[in-house]
Amino acid sequence: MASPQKSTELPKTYDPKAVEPRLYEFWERSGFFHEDPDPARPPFIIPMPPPNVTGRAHLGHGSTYTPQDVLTRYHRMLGDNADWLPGLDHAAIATESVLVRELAAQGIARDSLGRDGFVERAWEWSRTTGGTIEAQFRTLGFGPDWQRSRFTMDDGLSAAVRKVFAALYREGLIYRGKRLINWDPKGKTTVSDAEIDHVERDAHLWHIRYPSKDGSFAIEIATTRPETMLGDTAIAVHPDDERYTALIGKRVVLPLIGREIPIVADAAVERDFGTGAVKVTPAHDPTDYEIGLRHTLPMPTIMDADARISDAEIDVGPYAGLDRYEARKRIVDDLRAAGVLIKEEAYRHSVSVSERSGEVIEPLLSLQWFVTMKPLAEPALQAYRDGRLRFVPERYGRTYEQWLENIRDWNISRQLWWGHQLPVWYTPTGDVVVAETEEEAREIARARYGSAPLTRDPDTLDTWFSSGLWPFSILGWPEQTLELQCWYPAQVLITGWEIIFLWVARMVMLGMHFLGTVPFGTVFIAPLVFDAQGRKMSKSLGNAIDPMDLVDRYGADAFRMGILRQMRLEGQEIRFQESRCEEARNFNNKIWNATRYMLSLPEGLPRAMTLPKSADLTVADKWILTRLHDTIVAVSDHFDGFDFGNAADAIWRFVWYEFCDWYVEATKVPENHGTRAAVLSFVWNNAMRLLQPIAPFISEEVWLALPHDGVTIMTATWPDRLEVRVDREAAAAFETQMAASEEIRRQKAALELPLSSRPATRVPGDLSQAALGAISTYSPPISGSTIQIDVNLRGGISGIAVEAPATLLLERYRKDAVRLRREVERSEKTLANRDFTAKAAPNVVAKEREKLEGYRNELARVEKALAAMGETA
RNA sequence: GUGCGUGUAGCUCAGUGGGAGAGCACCACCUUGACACGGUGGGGGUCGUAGGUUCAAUCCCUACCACGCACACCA
Repeated sequence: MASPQKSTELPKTYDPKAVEPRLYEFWERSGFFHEDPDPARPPFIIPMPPPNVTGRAHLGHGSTYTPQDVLTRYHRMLGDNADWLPGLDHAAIATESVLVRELAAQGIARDSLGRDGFVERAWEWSRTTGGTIEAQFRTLGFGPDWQRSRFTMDDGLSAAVRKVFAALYREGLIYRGKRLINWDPKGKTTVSDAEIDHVERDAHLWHIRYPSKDGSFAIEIATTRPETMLGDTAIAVHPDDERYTALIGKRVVLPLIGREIPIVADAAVERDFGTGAVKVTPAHDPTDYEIGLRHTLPMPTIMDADARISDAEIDVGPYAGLDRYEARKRIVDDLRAAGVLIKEEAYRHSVSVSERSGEVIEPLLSLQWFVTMKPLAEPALQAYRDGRLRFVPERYGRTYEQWLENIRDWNISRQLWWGHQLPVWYTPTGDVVVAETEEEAREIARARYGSAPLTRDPDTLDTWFSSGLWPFSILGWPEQTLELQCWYPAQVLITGWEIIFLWVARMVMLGMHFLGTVPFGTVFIAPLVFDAQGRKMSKSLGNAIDPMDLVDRYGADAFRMGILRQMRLEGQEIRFQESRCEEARNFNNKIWNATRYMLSLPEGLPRAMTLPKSADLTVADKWILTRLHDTIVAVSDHFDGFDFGNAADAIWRFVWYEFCDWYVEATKVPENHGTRAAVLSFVWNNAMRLLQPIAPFISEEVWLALPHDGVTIMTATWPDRLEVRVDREAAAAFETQMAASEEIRRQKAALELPLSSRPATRVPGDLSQAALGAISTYSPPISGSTIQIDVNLRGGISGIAVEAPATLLLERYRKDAVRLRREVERSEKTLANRDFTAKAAPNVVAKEREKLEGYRNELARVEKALAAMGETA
C-alpha cells in the first residue's frame, strides 16, 4: 500500500490544511475504517446515532461524536473487532418541512404533487442535498465504517419496521384508538409527549360565571383558554369542597351557547386554585379528558386540523371558522358584553410547544395508532435495575428509570407523507388488515373478508419508531446475518441526555422485545455544548459556532482536542471556549516542532524501534520512560472510564510539559547525546499512538515521518505499558534536577540576570551527584565570598547560592521571611495541639514535623542573610 | 411542586480530610542549537453563606442563597 505523499522538508509551522484532507482520503481509500465481523476477537461496536438527513454538523457533534470516534480508534488499536456503524435518519418532520418550504419557493404546493410525487422528491432530495453532514464528519476526522452506512428509509430497514409493526399488532401491543393526542397545527401532525417543550408564557386567567337556567344560582370558573368553552361538557368541583357540595349534580348553562351542562365532583380539581371550579373540555385538555372518562361525558371536538373553531361535531355558535386565538378574543369580548366575565387577571403559566415547529400544541381527541408501553417497559426497567444496562454518569439511569416507571402509551402515527407508511389496510367496511407487505395484506383480506378492495392508511410512523430498531436493523435484522451474531448487542452507545426518552429507552425496549437482550451494555451520556456564558447555542441568539469554521481556522485535530479537554466525566454541559481550539492548535504546532528537532539531530534517528541497554540510559532517559509508562496507564484508564477530558489532559501534560519542556531540553546536554536519538524516537512513537484516537491527523503525519512499523498509525498497536521500563529512583533523581533548575531560574529572574547567564553558584556539600550535575549545566561552581542566597528546594536540596549584588535581594528576602514565619507559626500550632499528635495518623504527624524543620532551617538562613545585609529580622 | 446538577483566581474549569491548582487573560524579561501558534519568571482567591462532625474542613453532614436542567394534569 502506498504511503500518502509528504514533503521531505517540514515547514516551520504545522499546517493542518495541508495534511488532513490528504490523510483522510488515504485512510478511507485504504479501507482502514472498514471491519468485518470476527468472532475470534472481542467486539467493540458503537452504533452511531444517525444524524438527520437534513442535518448539519454543530458543536454538539463535537461532544457526542468525537468520543465515539476516539473509542473506536482506541479499541481498533487494542486489537478488538471494532466498528463504528454510521447512518442517516430520514427525519420525517424536518425533511418534509424543508421540502415543503423549497417547493413553496418554487410556487408548488405539496398536495399538488400528490403523495407519490412528493415522496419521489423527498428521495431525490435525500440522495442529493441531504446527507451533507457525512462530508462534514469526514472533515472532522470521524472515521465510521462508511461502507456500512445505512439510511432509515432503506429497503432492509423499512422491512424491519413493517415486521416489528405487524408483530406488535398481532401481540396486541399496537392498537388503534380515539385518544387525546398532541396536535401541532403548524406541522399538521401529531407529536409524541417526548417531543414537547413546556415554555413559560405571560397569559391571562379569566373568571367566567356560568348561571343556572332559571337564574337561581351560578358558578364561577377560572380558565386560561376561554375559547375551549365551546366544547365544555361539564363543570367540575372537588367532592370535599363545601362551597359547592350543594351544587353537585345540578346543571348550568354554557354562556354564549346556551347548552346545559352538569356539575360533577372530581378529585382532580384543585380547591385552592382559581375559584375551585373548573370547566371541563374533554376533547381539548388532558386533565379534562380524564375527568370526561370518569364521568362518561360527551367529548366533542371544536377545532379542526388548522386549530380553527369547527362546528363539525357540535354547535359552536357564531365562532365557526375562527382561528383559536381570534376566537379567544371574540369570546372574551362577548362574555364581557354578556356580563358574565367577572375578572381578568395577568397570569404566567407554562404552555406546551412543539419542539420542532415551535407552535403551541393543541390537545385534540383523535383516532390514532398507539403502542402499549407498559409490557415493553417492564423488561427495560429490569435490565437497568440488575445492571445489564449501565449509564455513565450513573445519575442518568434514574432519569431513564423515572420515565419508564411513568410511561404512557406512544402515539406513533404521523400525518406526513415522508416516512414509513403504516402497514395497515382497510376494507370498505372498515375492517383492519395489518401485514408486512401489500400482497400479504391482500391474502389476509381475501381469506378473511373475501375479495374486497383495500385502501392503505395514509399515515406514516413516528421517526423514532424506525430509529428504535437501529442497533439491530443496521445489522441486517430480521435476517440472521453474521454481523447480527457478532455485533449485537453493541458495547457502547453515546448520545446526549435529551434523547434518553425519545431514543435510548425505545431502543432498549424494542431490542429486548425482539432480540431478547439489551442492545448495548453502556450508555455514555455526553455533555451538551453551550456558549461561554452558559446559553444554549442558537441561530436566533447568533451565538452558534460552526465547527467547520473552527476546523478551517485551527484544524480538525485542534477542534477535537479543544472540545475533549472541556469534557468532564460528571459534567452535564460544556461552556465552549474557542480559545481551547486555539491552544490545541498551538499544541499541535509544538508537536510538529519537536518532530522537526528530532529530524534535525546530526546523528539521525535509528531505524529500529529498540531502546539502548538499561545501563546505558541516563537519568533523563529513565525519567521520560517512566513518565511515558504512567501516561499510557492514565490515558488507557481514562478512555476505559469515558473520562475524555482527563485522557486528553494526561497526553497534553506529557507531550508539552514533560517531553517538550524537559526531556527535549535535556537531550541538548552532552551527557544525554549518546542515547537521545533512540529514546526520543521510541517515546515519540508511543506518544503519537496515545494521541491517535484524539488527534488522528497530526499523530499519523508525525508517526509516518519518524521510524515506524506498518503503513498507518490507525492499525498500529496501542502502547503497551509492559514494554516501557520504569525506574522510580532515576525518575525521582531527575525530578530533583528539575527542581534545582527551576530554583536557579527563579533566582536569576529575581536577580534580573539574563536567563542565558551562568552565574557562579554555591552549592552545599551534601548535594547529590544528580543535582550537582543538573546545576553545573546551568551555573559553574563558585569560590570566594559573595552574598549567599539560601533557599529550600523541593526534593531536598538546600543551600544553593547565586552570586549577586545585595540590593536586588532585599525585597525577595523580606517576602520569603514573612511567608516562612507564617508557615512556622501554623506548623508549630498544629504540633503543639496534643489532640493532633495523639489522634492524627503517625505519618501525618511525622510529615508535619519534617515540614516544620524545613521551614525553620530556611527561615534561619533567610534571617541570617538579611542580618548580613544590615537588616534586623 | 418533586428530583438532579453546579457554585474554587478576571474567564473557563481541575482538585484534595492535613502546606490552595491548570489553561487563557494580565505584568516583566528572553530571538538560549525545534517551536513567538515559543521560552522563563511573576502578581492575583476569606474555595457561595451560616451552622455541625473532626485533633484538623475548600473537601463530610445539615440548612439557606444563587444559577442551570429534567420531570409534573393547578385549569
